Amino acid sequence: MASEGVRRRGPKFRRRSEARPDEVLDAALALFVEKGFAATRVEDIAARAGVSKGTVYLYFPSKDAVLEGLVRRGILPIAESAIEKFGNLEGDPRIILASAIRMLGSRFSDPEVRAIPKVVLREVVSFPHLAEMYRREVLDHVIPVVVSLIERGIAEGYMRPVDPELTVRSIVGPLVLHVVLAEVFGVVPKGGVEIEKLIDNHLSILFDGLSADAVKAE
Amino acid sequence: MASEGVRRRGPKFRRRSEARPDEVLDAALALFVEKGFAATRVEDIAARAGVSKGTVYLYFPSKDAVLEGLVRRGILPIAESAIEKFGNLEGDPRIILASAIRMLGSRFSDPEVRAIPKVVLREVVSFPHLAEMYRREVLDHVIPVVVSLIERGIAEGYMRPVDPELTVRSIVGPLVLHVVLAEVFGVVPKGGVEIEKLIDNHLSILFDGLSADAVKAE
Amino acid sequence: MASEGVRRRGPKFRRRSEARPDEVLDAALALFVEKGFAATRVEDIAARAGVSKGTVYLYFPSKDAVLEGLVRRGILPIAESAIEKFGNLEGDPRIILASAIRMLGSRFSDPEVRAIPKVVLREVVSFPHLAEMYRREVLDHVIPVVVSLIERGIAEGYMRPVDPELTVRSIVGPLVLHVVLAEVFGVVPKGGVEIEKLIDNHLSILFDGLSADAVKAE
Amino acid sequence: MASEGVRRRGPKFRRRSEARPDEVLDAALALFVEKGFAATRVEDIAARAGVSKGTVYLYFPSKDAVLEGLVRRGILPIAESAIEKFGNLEGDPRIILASAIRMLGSRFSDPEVRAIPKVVLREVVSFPHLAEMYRREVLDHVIPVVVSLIERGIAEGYMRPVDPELTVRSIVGPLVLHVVLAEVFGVVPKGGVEIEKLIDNHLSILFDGLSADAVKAE
DNA sequence: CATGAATGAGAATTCATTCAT
DNA sequence: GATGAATGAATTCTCATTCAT
Repeated sequence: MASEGVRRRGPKFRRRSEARPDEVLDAALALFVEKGFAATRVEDIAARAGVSKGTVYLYFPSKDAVLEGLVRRGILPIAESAIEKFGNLEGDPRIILASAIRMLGSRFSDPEVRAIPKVVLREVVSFPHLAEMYRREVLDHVIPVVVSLIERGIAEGYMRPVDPELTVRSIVGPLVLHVVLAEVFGVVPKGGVEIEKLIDNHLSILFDGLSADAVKAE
Repeated sequence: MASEGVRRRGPKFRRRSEARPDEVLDAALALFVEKGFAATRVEDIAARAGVSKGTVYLYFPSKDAVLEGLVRRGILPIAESAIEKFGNLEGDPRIILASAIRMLGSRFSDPEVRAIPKVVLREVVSFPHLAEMYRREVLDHVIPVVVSLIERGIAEGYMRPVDPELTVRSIVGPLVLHVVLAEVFGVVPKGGVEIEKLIDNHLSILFDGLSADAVKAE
Repeated sequence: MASEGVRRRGPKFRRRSEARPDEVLDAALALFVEKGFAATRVEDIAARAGVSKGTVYLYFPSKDAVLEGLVRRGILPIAESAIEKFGNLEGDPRIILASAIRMLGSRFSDPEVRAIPKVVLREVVSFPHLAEMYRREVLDHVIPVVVSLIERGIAEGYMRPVDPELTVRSIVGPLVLHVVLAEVFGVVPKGGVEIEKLIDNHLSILFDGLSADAVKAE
Repeated sequence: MASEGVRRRGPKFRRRSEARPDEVLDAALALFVEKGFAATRVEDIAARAGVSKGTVYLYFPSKDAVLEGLVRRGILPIAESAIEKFGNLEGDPRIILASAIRMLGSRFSDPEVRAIPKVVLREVVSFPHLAEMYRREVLDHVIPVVVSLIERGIAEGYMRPVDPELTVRSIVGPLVLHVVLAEVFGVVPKGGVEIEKLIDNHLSILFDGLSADAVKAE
């Protein structure tokens, strides 16, 4: 525009790739996160994806289907990646757990990653099967891995005999709340939102407890 | 138009008027929790409240205002109750904390109590001021109380020197996640959802840590 | 209000007179002129009249009836007053006409007097019988008086042989347009809206014509 | 809600799209004249234009905008046509004036032409900016032309020294009143509504006055 | 394949009118 | 007589979906 009349060589006429449906999903995700499903018009999605309304319907039979496709696409990589990574490691499970938590934290720092659970959380009332899908595809895979890690920790004497399933809540809950407080309510600690500090503090309490050693000795 | 046709409308039955707004809010809360704000029609609210559509508008200028009124009404009692109860107690802050957590747990067991935060959480994208209101009226009052309890715990040697603000997440997070998993995703531990077990497990870890004593001694 | 605590003696507790319906009509007229019939709510009328909505319906069976009553009330005095005044005078009819025009002008200066025709003009599409009523009760009485005045003027040699009925338009039209331009479109002559100047100019043209005498002699 | 029930809607028939807004405006104008703005439903407009409700909103953001578009469209051609035609002619301004009045009369005979000012006149209370627009675009262009014509007439000795601005009312007022009486109140002279007769009578009085020559000589 | 004009069910909101108190 | 809470028909406006081009 600025250099009118001058044409640079190169792939100037890159034809839109075959990634159309993905572009639609990207646009939809951004909008659903920003305004919610109900307040997002199909036309908005189309505009943001750079296509026409009709094109959205070319790839998705309905607006609902866009949401569903979105969640489906966002779910797949998860069950695969993290689980295999931490599922079969040997050694002190607390090290593994800490490492996993740190990874979870860093992934949660990416708004793109938070997007899907956020949308699911919001729209679950209107689309119960989304939650079910999310649970089936993500939670049902991830939680057992953590549970068995704890079980091994207890069995091998690294951990006290806690309830493994309930302990999962103690492990992940603080992270979730931290993000919710910051994102939804704007509650930010004096030190800032950087999740690393939270995780340090969390791990310290998680493993060693809040009580002072002196008191603990009592 | 005006001169043609005769309109014949009016009240069918009358009732007291004092509790009317509250009845509307009750109906709205139930429906917002059940179906979400967007999917709830004003007529639904009216029907559930046993009044007509027009009556809803007699007390609330818009559907949005119903939601706002709902949150406002649900928020008021909170800041008052819990805080005074635990804000000024003396003695081991861990005892107080444990007691407060148990109280919070029992209150969270009541779906009526969970209703407001649930709705706020869901509709916050469309109504950011609701979140701000909730933060201002609830969180900004409750969190400092917990923070200062922890500060005192540290100062008086009951607790290790943790970051008090971040520790709030470690204290409440597990409860929140427990409820979210159960309610939203239907993830229920083998032992059931009763929150008491969760709290026992949580408190044990919170105060004494996950690590086995033997390992801790290392 | 300013002299709180001090009560002046006198008819302090004047009970509302039996003029209720008139107060309602006054309120309605003011509002209909200001916002139009459709945009005026019965509640507005009631509020302005200092009564409740129900009371309006105590005196008028419907909102339409208020408008009708308004026009009816405003019409009655007209047919009586002006007509008898100018209908039977003797002498140069031009003097009488000029005098009548000046009176009409001064009456038109009063917004209260303009109010009824203004409302009728506006609402005539929705309430054709109002226009008919106005014509029957006002125009059909007033126009013939003017017509016969002109007829006498022609017969007695005061006026040229014009069409009396059409000439009524030439007599009153300029006044009407002057008011419409000023009120509706805000078109005001440099000299201001005072109707006296307009009437002077109008009468001069009406009786003596626009053409210069020299040209007329041609 | 969204996930339950299948909605199956869409176009039934297609037509060219260029003239669509004009068709809507035509329909709206007819209905606004016939029943008034308030009593005309958007659906009526759509039906009369042979399109669906939604199509009206495709071209106009609101019902108000239809009215505004209507007036805007109706106003444009006016300022152009008549003015250039009579603004620069030389010779006896009375001839020009008479010619202009006759043209105005013949245009006013067309109900289509009367339609816009009629609607503006009626709805001006609810939409003051319409009147302003009409004044700015029509009256502020037309009136000065007439005024300067009169000024020239006076300067060149064709007319008596009247107030040009006020005289505009004397020139146009009779026509306006004639139309209002006929259209609004059904007051029709014995000879019928044909405006030619009125104009003949009007011009005769306008230029030569109502007074008989004998009397004038006095 | 893409487009976007057209459709029309649906939902929020208004307000004239009624009638128990 | 007065009141004003309650009603619900009517209307504007939105937007998911279709389909001729």
